This record gives sequence, C-alpha cells and structure tokens, in this order.
Amino acid sequence: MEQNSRLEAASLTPGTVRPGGRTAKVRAAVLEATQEALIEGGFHALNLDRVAARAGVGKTTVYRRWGSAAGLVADLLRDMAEQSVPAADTGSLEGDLLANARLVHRTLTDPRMGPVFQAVIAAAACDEECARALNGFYATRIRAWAPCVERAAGRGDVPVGTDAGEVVRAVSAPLYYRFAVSREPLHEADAVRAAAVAVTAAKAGSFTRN
Amino acid sequence: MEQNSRLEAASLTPGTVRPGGRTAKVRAAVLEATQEALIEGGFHALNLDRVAARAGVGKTTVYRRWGSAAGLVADLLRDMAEQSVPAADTGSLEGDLLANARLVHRTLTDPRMGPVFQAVIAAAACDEECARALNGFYATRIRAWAPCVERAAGRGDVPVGTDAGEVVRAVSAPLYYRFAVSREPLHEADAVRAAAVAVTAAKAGSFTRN
DNA sequence: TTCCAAACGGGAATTCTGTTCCATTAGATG
DNA sequence: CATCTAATGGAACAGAATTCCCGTTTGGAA
Repeated sequence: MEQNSRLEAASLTPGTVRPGGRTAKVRAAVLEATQEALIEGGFHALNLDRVAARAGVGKTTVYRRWGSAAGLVADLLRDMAEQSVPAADTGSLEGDLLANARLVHRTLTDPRMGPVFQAVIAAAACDEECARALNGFYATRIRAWAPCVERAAGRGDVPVGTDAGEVVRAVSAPLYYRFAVSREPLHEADAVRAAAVAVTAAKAGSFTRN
Repeated sequence: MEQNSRLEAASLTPGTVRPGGRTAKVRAAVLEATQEALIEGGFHALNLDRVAARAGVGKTTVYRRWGSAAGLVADLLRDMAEQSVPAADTGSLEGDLLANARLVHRTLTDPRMGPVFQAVIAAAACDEECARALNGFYATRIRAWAPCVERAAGRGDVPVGTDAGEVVRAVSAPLYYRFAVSREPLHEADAVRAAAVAVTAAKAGSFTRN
C-alpha cells in the first residue's frame, strides 16, 4: 500500500519524490534555458529538444517532467511568481502608483524581460495551465501593491470602499494594452499618465465597490 | 523586362497578379477556415494542413501563399481591419464611451470572437508581421472612435488639447488587461467602470497633451 | 474565342518534432 | 557505507509537418 502510493506519486509527477540535489539543479538549468529561448525566439519557437540541449540535460528528462512547451512556461511562471519584488511606500498615493507604473514600464521595455512577458502572454493564450499560472502571478503582484491604496484610504486621500486591486490594475492596464494588444511603443510618458489617471479616478471615487 | 517584373511579382507574392475569381475564393475559404481553427484550438494548434483540408483547398496552395501559421493570422487580421464597425454617437461622452466599453466587453466575451482575439494576441507575441497587422487593426478602431472625444471637446465637456486616442485606449485597456494579461473573468461591471474612469480622468484633464 | 502563364492540387520525398526503451547515475533511508 | 529505486541520458523509433515535383485548371489579355 505504502509502496504503491510512492510509486504512484513518482509516475504522476517526476521530480517530487526526490526534490533535492540533482533534480533541483536540473530544474534550475531547464528554466534558465527556457527563459533564454523565449527571449531569443518567443513562445512559438520554444522547442523542448533545444531547451534540453541548452540546459545540458537529456531531452527525455524535459519531456518527462514538463511534457510540452506550455508546461515549461507554466513552471517558469510559478518560479517567477515566487520571486517577490517589494512594493513602494513613498507616503503618497501619487508617489506609490507612479513607482508602480515606472516599474511596469521598466520591466516591459527591458530587452530581456520584455520578450519574456510577450512569451508568457502568448503561452497563456494558447494553454489553460499557463493561463492559470499567469493569473496567479498577477494576483500575487496586485496583492503586493494593494496596501498602497489601502493606506491612502486610511489617510482619507481616496474614499472608503475604494477597490484597491482595481486601482492597481488600472495603473498597469494601459501599459500592458500598448505592449501586448495594440502593439504600440511604450514611452515614459505613458507610465506617468497611467499613474495620474488612476489617482484622479480613485480620488473621484470611480473605483468604489458596489 | 516587363515579362521579368511580372515573373518576379508572381514568384514573390502568389495571388497578386490574378486576384480575381478563383484566387479570391480560395483566400476567403482559407481565412474562414483559419478563424474556425483558431476558435477551436487557438494559435498554437493552428495547422496549415488542417486549414487547407477544412477550406477544401490544396495544402500546397496554403503553404505557398501564406507560408506559416503566423502568415495566416496576419492576413486574417488585415481582413478583419477592413470590416469597419461604426462608432456610437449618443450625444454625451459618457454614453459614447460606455457604448464602446460594452462593445469591447461583448466582443471579448463572445464565444466565437473571444478565442479569435486570444489567438491573434498570441500570434502577435510570436511574430513581427502579426504584431504589425494587429497594430494596424487597433489603429483603425481607435481612429474610428476618437471623434466621440473630439465632439466632447467641442462641447466643452473635456479640456481642449485632450488626446482623443488616449481616452479611447483608456476604455479598452482594463478590459484587455483582464482578458489577455491577468486572465481574470470579465464582467459587465468592468466595462461600466472602465468607461466611468476614462470619463472622470478626461474631464479632469489627465489626458491633455504636453 | 484563343492562348499563355498564374494559380491550384495530389502525392512522394524529406525534414523535423516528439516518444519510448533501457542502461546508468545518484538521492534518500536505515 | 550499503542498498534501493527515483531520476536521468543516449539512442533508436514513430509520426507529423513541410517541401518538392509535376500535371491540371482557369483568369485575363489579345
């Protein structure tokens, strides 16, 4: 019985019974190689065979543990979600949301991070598991930045009942829209405007619940 | 010389020398089949072979004229950009932007159009030609809706110098952000809020140029 | 109406992607 | 430190995607 369950666990998700040492090294190398491949060729060009070669790992291992291009990206997203970046606390809603807008702008225009985000958005559009992973990634980020708005509500800068998450989303949305949807170039001014619009609307009570 | 240029044109872009009759029928059938395939399986599962079969067309033709999955989507996008939908004119900025927000919401949640937009966003993230085509599609839509904001400026509802395009983008952005980036469910309330936020910020002058 | 070549279509040949088998390596447990 | 087996890696294999070849159809100009 006990032996059976161990066998079952192993056959279902390789890499979970012996997570230490080699297995962890392999995962790190594969995710690193995946990210490099996404930067160079995007999601469509992601190839398990080449990822394995670049990671210096047998391709059988990659096929067994991740199964598909989408599986690789989903795992990369889970890895990315764990690396938290601290939210700002400048003392004013304007300052905090501007810091957020600049961070998003800097990330999306970064020559390495930009292509990675293009790729994970594409992967999420192609695969349900990736979509859930991407959703989790942003849920984490939104939760991390919501306190900025809650502090502003505490100071009386925005109405009580303001949906903090919605305000945070409103800052990112115009930047991601240009980046992934309308495919227009992103400028610093877009980040400044996004923050300003969110602050104005929040103070006017456009984000209150109900 | 003349014969040479004709030959060259034919070898470069099949379907441009004799665009009438059969060629046009084949294109229509292939783009229709492409859309159906995207609805069913998304961009990642788009297969030139199956598209050809579904369109009732030789697969050689599809490979020759479109070359790749990205080529098919890019042409589909050019076709979609040509089909214009008229913008609203309700007499108020609130009414016009709410109509726009509802239209976007309805489109993205439509069981057929939703998957198509997921697919073209994914394709644009994978391929430069698709990215340009998608950019052209939204440039057309934004241009079509900008007059709503310009009329509001004429009425004195928003400051002179308000960037009409930016206001229109601001309405779509939160909806597309949920749809394609954070992958959260879209509700009617999101559309209403998006329109309200854009109106509030526009009236406050957050979208003025310079 | 006639003619020419653009565009198409079917099938073979090729290339590339993904899968399976089995021997080898190395965590974990006592 | 000995043992057991999870996890890995190389190689052969199977299957799908793409290209090539060449005959057929058809749009459009004379």
